[in-house]
Amino acid sequence: MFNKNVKYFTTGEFAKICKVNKQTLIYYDQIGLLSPIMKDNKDYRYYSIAQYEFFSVIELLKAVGMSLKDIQKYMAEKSPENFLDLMYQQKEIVARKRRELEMIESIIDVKIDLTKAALNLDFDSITIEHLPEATLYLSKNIEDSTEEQFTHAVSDFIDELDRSQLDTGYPIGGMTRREQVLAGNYDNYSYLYIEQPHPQEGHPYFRAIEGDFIVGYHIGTSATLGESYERLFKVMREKGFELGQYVYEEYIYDAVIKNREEDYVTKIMIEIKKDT
Amino acid sequence: MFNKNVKYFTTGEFAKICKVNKQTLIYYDQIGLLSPIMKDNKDYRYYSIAQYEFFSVIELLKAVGMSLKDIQKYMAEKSPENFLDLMYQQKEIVARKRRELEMIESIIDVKIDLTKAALNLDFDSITIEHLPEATLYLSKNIEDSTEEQFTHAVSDFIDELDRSQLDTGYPIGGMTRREQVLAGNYDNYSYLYIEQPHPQEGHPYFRAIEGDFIVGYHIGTSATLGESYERLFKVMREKGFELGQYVYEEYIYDAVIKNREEDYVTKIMIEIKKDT
DNA sequence: CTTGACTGTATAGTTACTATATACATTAAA
DNA sequence: TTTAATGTATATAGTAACTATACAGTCAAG
Repeated sequence: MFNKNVKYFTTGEFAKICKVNKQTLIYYDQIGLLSPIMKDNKDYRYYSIAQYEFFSVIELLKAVGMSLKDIQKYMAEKSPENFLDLMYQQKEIVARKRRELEMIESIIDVKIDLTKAALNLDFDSITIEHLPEATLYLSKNIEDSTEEQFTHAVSDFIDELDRSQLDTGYPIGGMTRREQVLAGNYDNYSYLYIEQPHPQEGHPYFRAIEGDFIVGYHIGTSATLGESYERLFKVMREKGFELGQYVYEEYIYDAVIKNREEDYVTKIMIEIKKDT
Repeated sequence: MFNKNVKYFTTGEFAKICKVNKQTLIYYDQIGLLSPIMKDNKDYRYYSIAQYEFFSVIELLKAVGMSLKDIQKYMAEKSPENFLDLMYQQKEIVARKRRELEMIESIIDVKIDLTKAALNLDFDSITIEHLPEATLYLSKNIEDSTEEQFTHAVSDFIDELDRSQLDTGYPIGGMTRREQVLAGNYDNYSYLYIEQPHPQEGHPYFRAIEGDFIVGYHIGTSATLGESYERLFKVMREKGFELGQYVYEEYIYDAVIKNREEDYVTKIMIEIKKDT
């Protein structure tokens, strides 16, 4: 093949075939990665069509994230065996990247769903909803922790989400135990949690009970969170409901979507038992 | 959530949580992408845990290939609607990237198969093989073309492979018509071709006939290709075979795998009819 | 013989860090 | 209390892989 490669391409022509900037080819020549097959007495560069094959492998290796230096290193030690090794390595790397993109895709899907849902919410409403069972991944217990310990637990939790690919795109929430809520300690969370719509094997999960919840929203900083709880409790009392085991709290709008802290929206879900 | 964020992190601590270099956070502060919530009188930076949420969205957007400038632009115009738009855009971009990686994965698989097969070949052997039907994507006809036209056709063909995602990782080959071969014009190809193991809809394909082939290998530059053809023809005559419609020629080892042109290996497949 | 489109080199700019040098601050041990 | 280790800061330079710009030589068409 390509024994008819008598005609040479100038830098500009070859750049067009390769779909890159002319300067890029000059750069590749300078660093010795891909030099033209010929230079004339005026230092004009001439490439052969066979060099395209070479260029396209450079592109492939670049696409999988290899540096030009590493590509050059391989090119210096070409052999069928080395090529095979390289391909096996790259196969793994590409598969990992693909899986990472798949994760990002599903995170984006979750963000889209959550944001679309949020746009249709009336943040003044207080509703009673029946929520289905959900699988939550929990942090270690943080009840009565000091600020120091809380902070540490948060960073541990985030680390774990990263390491075990448990970041689903759902917001990180806080669960507060009934007794703490009754005592007015709304921010004395027992656990941090993140929803897992497709739980993986090999992790200890918490299964949030299905049941009835009073759902309301708090707009503004956490300083005034108590007021929102009071509004919710009032409805609870009116309807004759009793507080269930846990209260769940998570951001609907945070720094990612709103500029001013006063515009942040927190969703509050209070588990209820019907009074008998 | 995160109303307990009283404790602040120093730059080093926050960098550890975010798993980035401390200098990176200082850089983000300098360009105004992510500034600490507080600076003390000694200009020490203090970050709150809530800022991690912010950081992780930056990471997400970076991962899908957005520039820091574009991320900053979005952050300046935050709103649920803009966030939703952004997510829809990124969803497409990520899907495209994922599909690209999938293509690279299958190209790598092909390269692995081809190279493994090549390692077990005896390049001196001449064998008669029954080859199954294969689907080929062909260039336009290039028989009797000038070097100029040939070169143009090659670059057109490559363009088309790129545009229509027909690059399967198989080598580009050349098909030569029976009459040209008999006249000794081994390099007067009629078409360029590339094998398509999983043909797509909507493209005109050539279906190479299944049948018997004399398969041999040529080592060295194309200058001596004629000698290899002669060897093959000799076997053909001895066995009483007749030349079929096309001869196929493709690289087994080229510049990507071998340094010296004399080490290149070309596979020659001669379609045969049994003499009756 | 000029014009316009090409070629070349040399150099500076870009992005998103990363490393280094230097100075000041804090903490833990001697 | 001094000292050493570790932390913070700024300023500056270096990095990869281009990309753009300035300026000069070349070539083919009219």
